[in-house]
Amino acid sequence: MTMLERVTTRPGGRRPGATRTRVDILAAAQQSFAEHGYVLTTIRGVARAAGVDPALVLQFFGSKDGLFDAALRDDPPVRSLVSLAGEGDPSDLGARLAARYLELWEDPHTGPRMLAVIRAAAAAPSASAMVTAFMTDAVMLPLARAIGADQAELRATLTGAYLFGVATARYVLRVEPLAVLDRQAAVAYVAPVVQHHLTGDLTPP
Amino acid sequence: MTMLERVTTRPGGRRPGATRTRVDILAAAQQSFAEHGYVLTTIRGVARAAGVDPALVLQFFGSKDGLFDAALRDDPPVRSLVSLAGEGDPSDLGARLAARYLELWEDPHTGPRMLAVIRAAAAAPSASAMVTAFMTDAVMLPLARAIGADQAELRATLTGAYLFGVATARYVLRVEPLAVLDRQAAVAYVAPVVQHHLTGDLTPP
DNA sequence: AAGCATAGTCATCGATGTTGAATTTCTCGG
DNA sequence: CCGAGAAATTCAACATCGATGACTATGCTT
Repeated sequence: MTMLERVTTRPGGRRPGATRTRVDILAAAQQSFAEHGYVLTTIRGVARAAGVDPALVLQFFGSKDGLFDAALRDDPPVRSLVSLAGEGDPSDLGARLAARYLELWEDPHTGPRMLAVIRAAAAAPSASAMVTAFMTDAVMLPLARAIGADQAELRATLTGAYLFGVATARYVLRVEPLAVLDRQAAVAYVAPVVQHHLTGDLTPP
Repeated sequence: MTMLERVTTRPGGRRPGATRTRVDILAAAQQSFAEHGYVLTTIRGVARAAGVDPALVLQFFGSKDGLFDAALRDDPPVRSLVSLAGEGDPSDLGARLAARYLELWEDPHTGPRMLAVIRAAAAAPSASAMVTAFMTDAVMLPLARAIGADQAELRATLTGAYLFGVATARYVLRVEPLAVLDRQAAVAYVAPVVQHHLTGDLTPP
């Protein structure tokens, strides 16, 4: 009743060999957050998908919010937008930024991750921090600074707020007719407003 | 062990006299949703504040989402914006709409309720329906129709998306410097863009 | 007075995020 | 090479949550 049974039962303890569980957990979390959103994603479900005990997820990442942060923090897709500032004329940055931003939303790889962040913004502090970072330091502020705009901080937050609103209406709430426009048309409507926020006269007469 | 004890114990049953519990529950829910948001609001907490058993809340409203809907559905503050269309020249509707909208957000009575709706939009279906209704049938579409604009549906959703984005950045995420602007200045920045969406050329050369 | 709808409570269920103790394996200094 | 501490891993349990079903008491209608 002692020694022989020890071989079949596995009551805890470190697994032998190389350890890959942390990466597995992060991959499972990334997929679940993107597919089901923050609220419907459960730590137990992520643990099951990764073949691991739920407590291990929390030992690694501290909390559900910490797991979300670790899964979606590094390499956020929108950061690639920053390079747009140096690739063309500032006078049509609005069009290029709008086009590339909507492309990211419709890309099957990056879109779901951005959706996850916005849907989690109400419940997960780290998600709301990511949205804030998009409107300031991480994306919009570098962009506004790169084209040498005055009032760069204000222009950055206004542009970010506008893009955030459009994306929420079109991709999260799917409000018609904005949601059923093809992308070219949507870009045509959005681009002039982005351009105005970046380089236009913010308070015309 | 039977008849005399019946007097002291209260194992269920309708309360004698007039009934006010339904209103009490709604008031408690309204306050809790506005103060703590959707996720932190608990049915048990609302029941406790209303002096009632938690099961009664669900008997009345079916689910937590149903409770949210019943608490914030009727008389949404933003509906008062519709009347702005008939009160002045369409050429400065952007300024009047922007001013009144931000006023609603900063009003201590209506502001918290609007905050509750936006913060719940990710988790409560009825809340996301309210935001959608704001961008379409309930508010923005009647406004666009009242001034006889072409492409009223598209102008409505674009304007709604913009106002939603600005409000989220300024009042929910509190992104600086947009959040620390005084209201007059914020209106001055927002109004031209609202006007453009309502009456301007949507796709200039 | 009878009967049905309404108001109200209780006990309970399954699921969730989180914690603490216990067990096994790895790593590294002597 | 070995012994100790660090890291990985599991289990059991807790408190809380939304939700359900059975049960009881009051009001309303006829």
